[in-house]
Amino acid sequence: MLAYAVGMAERKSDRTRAAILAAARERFGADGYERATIRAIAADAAIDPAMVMRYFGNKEKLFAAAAEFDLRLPDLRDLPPDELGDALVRHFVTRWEGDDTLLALLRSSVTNEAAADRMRGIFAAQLAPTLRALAVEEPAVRAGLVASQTLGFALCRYILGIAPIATMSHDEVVAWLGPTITRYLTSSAP
Amino acid sequence: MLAYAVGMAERKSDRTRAAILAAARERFGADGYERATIRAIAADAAIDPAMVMRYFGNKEKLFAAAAEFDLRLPDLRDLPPDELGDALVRHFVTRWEGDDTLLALLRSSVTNEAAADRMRGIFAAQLAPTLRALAVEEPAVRAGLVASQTLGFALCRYILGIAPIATMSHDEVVAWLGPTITRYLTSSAP
DNA sequence: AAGAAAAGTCAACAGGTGTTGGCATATGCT
DNA sequence: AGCATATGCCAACACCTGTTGACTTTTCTT
Repeated sequence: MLAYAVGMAERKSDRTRAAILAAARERFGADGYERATIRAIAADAAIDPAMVMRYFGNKEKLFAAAAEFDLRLPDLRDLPPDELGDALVRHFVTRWEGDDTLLALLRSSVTNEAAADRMRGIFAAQLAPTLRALAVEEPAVRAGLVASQTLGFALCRYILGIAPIATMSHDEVVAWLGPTITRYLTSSAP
Repeated sequence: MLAYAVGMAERKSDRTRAAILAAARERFGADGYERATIRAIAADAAIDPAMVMRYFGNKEKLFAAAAEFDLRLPDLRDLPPDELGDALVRHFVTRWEGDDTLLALLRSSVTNEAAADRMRGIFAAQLAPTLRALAVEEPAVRAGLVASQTLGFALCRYILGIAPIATMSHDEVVAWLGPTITRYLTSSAP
C-alpha cells in the first residue's frame, strides 16, 4: 500500500471500519452499552462478529472508538452575556440531533463507568475551558449546572419521551431553557 | 394461619419478601435493570434464586414491585409563588437521598421501557396534578420542565458524579436550582 | 401426634454473550 | 505469474443469564 501526495489511499478495510463504527453508535444509542451486542452491531454492518474483534480488539475498545465526541462549541466571545444561554441551548439541540454519539454516550453512561468517564470529560475538558475563556467565574460549577439541565432535557426528550418535552420545537426549547443557562453562566454565586 | 384482631400475623414469608425487595432496589439502583441479576439479588437477600421466582414470578414483575414509588409531594398551596421552586427542590433532594427507589428507576429507565413508563407516570400522575391544583398554567409542560432539571441534576450528582455537582450542599443546590424551578412554574409561556 | 401446607434447596435446562483460532478468499506488490 | 498480506467467514469455547421442576425441611392446623 502506498501513501500518495494527498494522503493514504482508501483501503477496503477503512470502509468496513467506518461501517462498524456507524452501526456501533446506532446500537449503543438505541440499546445502551450492555444490551448492544457485538453480534447485532456486526449484523447491522453486514459483516462477521469476528471482524469487530479483529478491528477493535474487544467491546470496551469498540465503545471507546465509537464514543469519541467533540461538542464543537462555537465562539461565544462576541455575544452579549444575556444571549449566551440561547446560543448554547440552540447549539446543543442541533448537535444532539445530528449525531448518534451523544445519545450512545448518554444511554451507556448510566450503567457503564467508561462511558460515564467520557461524559464527565466532555463537560470538564470542552465546556468548562470554553466558559473560562468567557471569563465566567467558577467555570467548573457552571459547567456542571449546564450539564445538569442539558442532559436532563436530553434524557426527557430523547430517552424517556416525556410528552410535552419530546414534541417541543427548537424555538420553544430555546425560549424555556435559554434563560436558565444564561442565569447559570452569569449569575453570581449564591 | 390466623387473622388476629389487629391484622394478619407476620408470616416468615413477609420478611423474606421484604428482604428480596430491599436487595432488588439496591441492585437495580447500583447496576440498572439488565446488569442487576436475580442471582445477585438473591445472594444479597441470603436466599435461593428460585425463591425470587416463587415470590415474584419473573424479573419484570420483581422490578415492577421494587419500583413502586410515591413522590410524597407536600402541600404547596399556602406558599408564596416565588418560594415554590426552593421548596420543591429541597423536597426532591431529600426524597432522592432517603430512598433507593428513585435511583433504581432512573438507572433502569434509560434502557428498560417498563422503567421508563414508571418514570413518565411519576411526573404525569403525581407532579402534574399537584401543579394543576396550584393553578399553574399548562401543568404538563411545566411538569416536564421540572422533570428535565430535576432528573438531569440527579443524573449528574448520583450517577455521573460530575465533581462540583456531586459535592454541593443541599443549600447550594436549592440556591442554584430553586429559581429555575420557580421560573418554570410561574413564568408565562414563551 | 399425624398430616397438610408453606418455605426453602438443589441441579439442570435452553438460550445468549464476548471472544478465539483455524481456514478460505481476495487483494496488491514484485 | 506467483507470492505475501490483508480481509473475511465459520465453528466452537467458556461463561453467565432467567427460569423450571423435583425434592427436602420447616411450620402450622386438626
